[in-house]
Amino acid sequence: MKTHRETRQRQAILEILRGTTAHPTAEFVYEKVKISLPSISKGTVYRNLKVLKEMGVIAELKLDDSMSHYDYRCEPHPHFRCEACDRVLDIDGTFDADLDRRVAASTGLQIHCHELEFRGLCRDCQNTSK
Amino acid sequence: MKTHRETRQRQAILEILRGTTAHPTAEFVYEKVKISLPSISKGTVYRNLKVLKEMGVIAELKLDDSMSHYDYRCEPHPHFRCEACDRVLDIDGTFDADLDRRVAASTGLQIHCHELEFRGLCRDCQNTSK
DNA sequence: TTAGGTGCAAAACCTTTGCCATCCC
DNA sequence: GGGATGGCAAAGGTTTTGCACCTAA
Repeated sequence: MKTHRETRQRQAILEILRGTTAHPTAEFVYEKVKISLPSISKGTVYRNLKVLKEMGVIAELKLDDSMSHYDYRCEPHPHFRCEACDRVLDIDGTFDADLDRRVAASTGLQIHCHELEFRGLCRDCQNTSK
Repeated sequence: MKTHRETRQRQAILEILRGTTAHPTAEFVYEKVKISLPSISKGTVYRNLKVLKEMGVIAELKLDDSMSHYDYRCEPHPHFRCEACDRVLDIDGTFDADLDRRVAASTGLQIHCHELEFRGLCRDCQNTSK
């Protein structure tokens, strides 16, 4: 099995993800990391996001736009995406931990996890558009 | 408002989607449509998928792979993606129509819809891997 | 020492778009 | 006729990759 090293780049990327609940894209992470490591490349950001995801430290979210979003939190939880401003928020308190088991039982599928995404308008955009 | 025409191309694309539950990608639709309309172009497929989606006739699914999948069914319903063979299946009978309203009430967000995706191993792949 | 990581740039990949001819209403 | 659509190919945006050089362990 492959070992993993703690490089400055990897630490900085993880630090960004730890420090925000904004579910940033790779581009956003790249821009932020460049502040402390100006010579970092986009390829390194993508490679590290992939490694961290395989390590289970972060999650990759394929939401309803063209880019992947990344999330430090490991516990599965639903997300909300604003259709006006594209912000991604966490939804707490509605995660149904038993759902996978119930659906597996009724379908015969072997279910590992699930992803739940809500779409609509966040509070700011509700106010702006009216 | 823009009107929509019934071209052979659009009809053929819709026919493919109507005739499968496989949640095909644009590439798959293109290959299938080429059988009856050999000169159709990929751009036309993408443009029509977009129009049909805006008309509400089909749905676009952003699942956990790199391509969009398209689905004829209009009623929202959960999906299952096999992590081994990438097949996408419909999950029936577990759609919670009231969920959007409940989450909206507790968060103050204006919620339009939600998407629920399960991941795991389908029956075929459970057998293959054991 | 050495396998894993980095930077750079090119490539790959999926999707969109500009242009002009064509077709539907 | 005239706006919507099609075909083609080029462009666009995101992500991956090849390669030569580093660096953590």
